[in-house]
Amino acid sequence: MARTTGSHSDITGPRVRAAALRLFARHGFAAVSMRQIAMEVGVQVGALYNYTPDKQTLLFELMRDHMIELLRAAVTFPRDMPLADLENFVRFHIAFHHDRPDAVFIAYMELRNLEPDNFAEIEALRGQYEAVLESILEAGRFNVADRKIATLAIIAMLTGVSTWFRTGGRLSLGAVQEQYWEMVRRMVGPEGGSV
Amino acid sequence: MARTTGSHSDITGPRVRAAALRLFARHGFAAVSMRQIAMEVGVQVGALYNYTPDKQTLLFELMRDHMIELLRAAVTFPRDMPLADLENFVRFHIAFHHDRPDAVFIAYMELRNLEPDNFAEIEALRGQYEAVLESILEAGRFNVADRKIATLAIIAMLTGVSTWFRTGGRLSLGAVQEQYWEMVRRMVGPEGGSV
DNA sequence: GTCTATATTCTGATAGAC
DNA sequence: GTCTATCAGAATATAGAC
Repeated sequence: MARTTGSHSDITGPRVRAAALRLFARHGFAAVSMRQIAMEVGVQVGALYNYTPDKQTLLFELMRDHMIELLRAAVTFPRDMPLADLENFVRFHIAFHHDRPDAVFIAYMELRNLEPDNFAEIEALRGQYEAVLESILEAGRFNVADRKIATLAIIAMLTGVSTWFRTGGRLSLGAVQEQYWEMVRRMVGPEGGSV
Repeated sequence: MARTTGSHSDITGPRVRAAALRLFARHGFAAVSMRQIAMEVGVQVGALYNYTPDKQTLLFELMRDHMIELLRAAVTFPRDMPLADLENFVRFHIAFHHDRPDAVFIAYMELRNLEPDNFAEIEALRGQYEAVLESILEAGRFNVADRKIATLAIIAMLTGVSTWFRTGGRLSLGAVQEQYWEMVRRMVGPEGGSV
């Protein structure tokens, strides 16, 4: 979209972040140039540097904002009914990630492209998110041999939904949530037993 | 490592692939230059083109070879005892992926950077691998609401091991295999039941 | 705040000597 | 088969006009 010279700081900033999010998710951070982002926004490349000091910071802030939003949404569980909390966590994780496919993709794929300090900060936020699930597993009488492993296994399983789920496919998101909750429930449920 | 002029085709080819595998896994396909690969191998950049027509083909062949090797190793299960086959699959997937961390990383992260025809070929191979697990789930009397979803959930869960497992850590690989098998067994086991 | 123009470095790939 | 040299273009980031 062509643009004329003028003052648009109030809307250009969000548009830069949105364009970067979209392009980084599609093609990868390293494969996307500042020129491509500028073209998507409809400005010249120099204008981008009013909104980010450099490309690396742009990536980092997208990832950080996503992780903070995820974390803020995740810590609202009541923590008094572990089974209900676990179910809520499962449904929440699937829904939240479904609503933000680009941010999820970047948060999992572009860790390699973060400079060490930025990487450490994102990893710390990820650890906090894992701790939410871990504390739910700790609070309940779940049949879990190793809480840390169960945490990582469940999160990996749930996050995997975003690699194949498409709205309008064979299953609704609700049906997917239902089935994953059933699988998680059985995985950590008290019945265990022999086969 | 500096090299002198001469004929080394018998060893340079594998060294090019090994260097590309390593660098692509560390930094991402788009972030790695042919010059970096050449430096890692110890040749000048022009020499690389004796072994690949271009960078894209180098990536594609690494991914294709990995998927073919994975598939060949996976179809050896007997298919007559579903529960044993499922356990073997779980242990196999974890061990195989643990032995090839760079190839696994690339196979899951660099799909975006494949040209359409190459992407289709890799996706087909991935589908065949998923079909191996799906047929095991089909052969047994497993308590699975949707076989396709269970297949994808299990593979995502197992593949996630490679994001955190490190030899010499708190748990041995055997212990990890054991715990994942226990989780998968409960997830698809016949006991199901209420909570 | 955005533009145009530019500095500097790097990119994938090729040509031809040895 | 590897080297050196090179092409043509693209990369990030900056400077200064408006």
